[in-house]
Amino acid sequence: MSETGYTCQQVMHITRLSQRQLGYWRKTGLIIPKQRTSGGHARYSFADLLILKTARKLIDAGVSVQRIRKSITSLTDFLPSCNIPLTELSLVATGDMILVLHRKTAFEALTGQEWIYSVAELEREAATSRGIVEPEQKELFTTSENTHKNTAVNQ
Amino acid sequence: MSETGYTCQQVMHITRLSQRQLGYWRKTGLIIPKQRTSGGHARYSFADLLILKTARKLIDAGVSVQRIRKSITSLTDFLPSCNIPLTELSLVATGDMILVLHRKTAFEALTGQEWIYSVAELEREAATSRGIVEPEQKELFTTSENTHKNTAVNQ
DNA sequence: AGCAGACAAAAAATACCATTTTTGTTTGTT
DNA sequence: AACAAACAAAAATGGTATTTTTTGTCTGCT
Repeated sequence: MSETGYTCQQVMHITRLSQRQLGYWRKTGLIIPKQRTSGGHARYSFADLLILKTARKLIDAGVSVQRIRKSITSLTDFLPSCNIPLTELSLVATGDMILVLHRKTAFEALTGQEWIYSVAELEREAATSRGIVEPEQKELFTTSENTHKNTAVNQ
Repeated sequence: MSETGYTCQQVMHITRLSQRQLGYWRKTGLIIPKQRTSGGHARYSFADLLILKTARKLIDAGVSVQRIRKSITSLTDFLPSCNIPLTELSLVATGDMILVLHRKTAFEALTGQEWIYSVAELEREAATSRGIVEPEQKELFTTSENTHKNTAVNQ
């Protein structure tokens, strides 16, 4: 015996996903455990469990299963050969989207569109684009008066 | 003379925004320069320039002006008294939303909804939820067979 | 226990239309 | 040069109806 892998019940308990969900996801190809018992019953690996727990978290954050689906397929395109350690990745999700943060960049899981914008960076950019520098405020969108002026304009 | 601030033309050149846009945004209250020449002409401050450059970047990322509007108003609500240094903030935007990253958290500029999820954290969590630990792969969503096994206990 | 099938309810995505917002262009004024 | 006003085109939004996806529940099978 000593079948490796998690049984359906265990996975259900750990992830709080229903049997129906696991079954449907298997059937529709979202997560298909590679291992099977001799009787043809599913055995989920630890990696599968990670995926399922991730999916659970995303669902809790309001992401629909369809979005998760699309994100999975496009992520496997963008990050094909695993040279990005899991520990360096962060997911940020709201109902509308899933972002993958890696070091100083971010890209949307679905489209792969990348867009990170550091305000500090902008500040330098704007300062250098003209000789004129007028270190006034450092607010984001407000132009009110509240000054904790930094000595220099940048860095 | 020595009027401080940027003229319309300068701003147009720096931000690649049209005169029509600047005018409309003034009229509708998106960005209203406080300074004026004696003739009543607008003079944009450096802070205004930062805002405009930010807006430009957001537009380039596919964010609509209406979203930018709403984000501005709600951000000034969430971050009222500037105790968050500008250099610690990052904006991440795609067409659908604007996220504000601050340290280890992220929240949507519009709703303020917060949601950050570190995959590394998940890994620990999943590992401890059962005694069984089976460090297999460190992929995100793939379960393919590839490489760099850690001190394996497995197969 | 684990699976599959069938039915219906709930949730999500899609398509379409009406309305509003934004922008370009032109004209004229200071 | 900067601005305002006016018209039209383009973009974005909101709302509703339609379709698809997902899930729960039930039944039966191994």
